Amino acid sequence: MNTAAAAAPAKPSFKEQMLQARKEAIVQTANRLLAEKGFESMTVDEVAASVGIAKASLYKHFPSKEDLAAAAMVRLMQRTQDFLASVAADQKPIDKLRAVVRWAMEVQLAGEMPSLPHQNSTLRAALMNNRGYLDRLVKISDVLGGWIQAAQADGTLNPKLPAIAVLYTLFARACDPVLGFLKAGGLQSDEQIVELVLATCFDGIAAR
Amino acid sequence: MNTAAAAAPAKPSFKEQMLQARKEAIVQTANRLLAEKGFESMTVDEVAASVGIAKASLYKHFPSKEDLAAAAMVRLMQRTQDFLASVAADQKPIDKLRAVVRWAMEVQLAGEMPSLPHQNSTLRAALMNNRGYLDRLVKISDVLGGWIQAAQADGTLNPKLPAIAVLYTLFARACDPVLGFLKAGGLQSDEQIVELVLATCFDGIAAR
DNA sequence: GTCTATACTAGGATAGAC
DNA sequence: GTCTATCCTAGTATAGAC
Repeated sequence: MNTAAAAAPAKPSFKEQMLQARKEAIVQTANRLLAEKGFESMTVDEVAASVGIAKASLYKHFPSKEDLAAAAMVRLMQRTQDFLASVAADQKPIDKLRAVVRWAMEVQLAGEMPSLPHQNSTLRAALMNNRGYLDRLVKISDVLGGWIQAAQADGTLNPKLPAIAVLYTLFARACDPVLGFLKAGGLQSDEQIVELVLATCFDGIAAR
Repeated sequence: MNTAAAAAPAKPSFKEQMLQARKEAIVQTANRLLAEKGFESMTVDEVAASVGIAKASLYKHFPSKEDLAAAAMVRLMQRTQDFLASVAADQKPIDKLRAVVRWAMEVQLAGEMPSLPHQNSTLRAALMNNRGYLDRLVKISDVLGGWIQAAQADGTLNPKLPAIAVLYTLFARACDPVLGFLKAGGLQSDEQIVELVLATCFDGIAAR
């Protein structure tokens, strides 16, 4: 039989905490650079320099550039799950969906939303083999799918649309280039941009 | 005074026609690969091989990879202008807008829509210095802007939305990842996908 | 203007000392 | 686990013959 120490998660030593903190700093930096320039244009040198460590040190934490980027994507999925869990349960389903989309757009405007890997990217292959990523993505989709169906059932969301199409449409707001275009225009505040795109997403651009 | 031959566009010789045809084939191939994998992942070797010429020959036509990609983007702008000119003038403004978005999505589903260059991409810098690209982009924006204002004036398009936001929203449909997601799902035909996304764009996902 | 062959460099990854 | 120094492939671009 195992000892209690083996069964319970061991209290992380100071050294281990430092290690984890560094790792988190690396992933966070990679995440920012992924958002800024995409996977192909981001260089490992750049990530290492931005964190303030040598490239070889970074490779002690992550075996490849793909793994590093995948870790950033997993972190994003985790943040998303955390946000989903924090959404007030007493809201109408459609308002939960609005809250999620609003949050995702805020993340993008903050420069923390990695753009989707291209179809052919080596990153996509890595992600499709990453259990931690896929599991989280499925769970997120399940939660959102439930809200979508509930919103269609209560008549606030168009019931004629396939739920999967709605799900993809919501996901797509996270990397909507319109946000960046409007921000570059400089005519609206970040908050106004978010509300504008949120409105076009849910209500469309045609008059009501 | 100039001779008539100098003033009028010279009749292209057979050789020149062949040259232009080859150049067009190169640009077309580049366009397809840009759509498929993006600027960074596309290699000049690949373009040359796909056209069936040596890389050095390609560099006789285009001084750099950026110039090649820019030529593909100019070609896309030209195709867009040609389509705009072909839109029936007797339609309601909002239907003209629908027609353009529908066309752009069809181009994307056909694998002929290059994805937007990333903020930091060397391609973006090249495009911002490319008069042929910028001029066409401005003219396209002017035409669409006119239709948008007309549609807002006749009450079919939401007049509360800034015209520029509507313009960007329409542009964004050309590279909407939802099309690819739905196509990968395989549940709808290309035509159904187009009509679905078109509906969510104009009417939103909320019930009406 | 097309080819073959090659120069040059950026960038991913590793060796080996501490 | 961190560093410096290095390897090595991939990929842009060019030289030079025809």
